Amino acid sequence: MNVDQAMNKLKEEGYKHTDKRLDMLQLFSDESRYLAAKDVLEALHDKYNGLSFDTIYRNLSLFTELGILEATELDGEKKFRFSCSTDHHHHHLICLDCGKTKHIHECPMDHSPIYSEGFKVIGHKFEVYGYCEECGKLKEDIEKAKKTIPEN
Amino acid sequence: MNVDQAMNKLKEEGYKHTDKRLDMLQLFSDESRYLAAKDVLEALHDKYNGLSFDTIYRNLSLFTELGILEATELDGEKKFRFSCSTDHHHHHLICLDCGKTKHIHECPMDHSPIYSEGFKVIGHKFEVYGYCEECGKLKEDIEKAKKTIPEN
DNA sequence: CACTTGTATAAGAATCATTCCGATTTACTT
DNA sequence: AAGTAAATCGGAATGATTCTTATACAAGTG
Repeated sequence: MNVDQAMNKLKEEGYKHTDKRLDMLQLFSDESRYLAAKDVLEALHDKYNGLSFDTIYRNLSLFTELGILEATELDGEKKFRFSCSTDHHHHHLICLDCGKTKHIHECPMDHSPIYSEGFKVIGHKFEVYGYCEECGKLKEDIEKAKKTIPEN
Repeated sequence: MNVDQAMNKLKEEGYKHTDKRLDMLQLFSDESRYLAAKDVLEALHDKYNGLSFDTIYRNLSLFTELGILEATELDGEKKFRFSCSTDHHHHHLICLDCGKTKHIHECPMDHSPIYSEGFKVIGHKFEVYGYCEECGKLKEDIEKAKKTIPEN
């Protein structure tokens, strides 16, 4: 799935083409990490001066309904990323600092089918949290700096 | 872990015994399912007329810090349940209606250790969602009723 | 190209969960 | 019983998200 395909999908489903939608999708395509509504606002703020949260939230949920974005909830915030590919189920390692992700191709539901008497399963969530290479290094540097200047 | 052990833990750590804390823990012990702050307020409202959300939230996070409760985030709400047992790592099937849970003894991190170059893993979440037997039946009944009276 | 119609957007109010704050009350120590 | 720090109350503040109403715009039609 790329930006053009996503815009086509919108058209197919009877939604209109707008520059804001295009730019939102372009942003998610470029970043390929989890972004919150406020990140989107920040990124598009310069180009669209009066861009409203309502527009962002409305489009984020529209894109998610259409399978263009995938959503998760992290730290009390809804976050979204470009859908990796519609054809294969997968999970993510997620960087808690920057939202960057890496694929996990295995799904826990595959090797040990979850079953419990009377319980009707309709979905699951498997996410691994941590820090990506860059953010991890940044953290180490901060620790070092703290040791050098322990007080204040 | 039971209510008495939890109250002892509080005392050990230098926190005071209060009736509200006791009753909150008793509630979680009785219910053994995920509850949100407002559920706690509702349950204790009759006994403590002016019970404030601040008290509930403060104690919920205290209990969670001490490992007495475990927390998750579902549908934009923080939810808490009595910690099943401190001695073995586990996951849950969670009923999306009533918050009731069942154990999953297997952990996806066990059979396929997640590793990705440069990514520092610090935690994970694996939850299976669905409907418990009671809530599932309730849903079916509602569906049946809708078919019987399709309009209105 | 101008017109029409319904969708998209802006701006700000409203809502919901959660946290903060100052004043008061309570549990525990001596 | 008095002193002290912790716990609670009540309400205000915050932050994310949704709703509402009026206006702007995209896209199909003549």
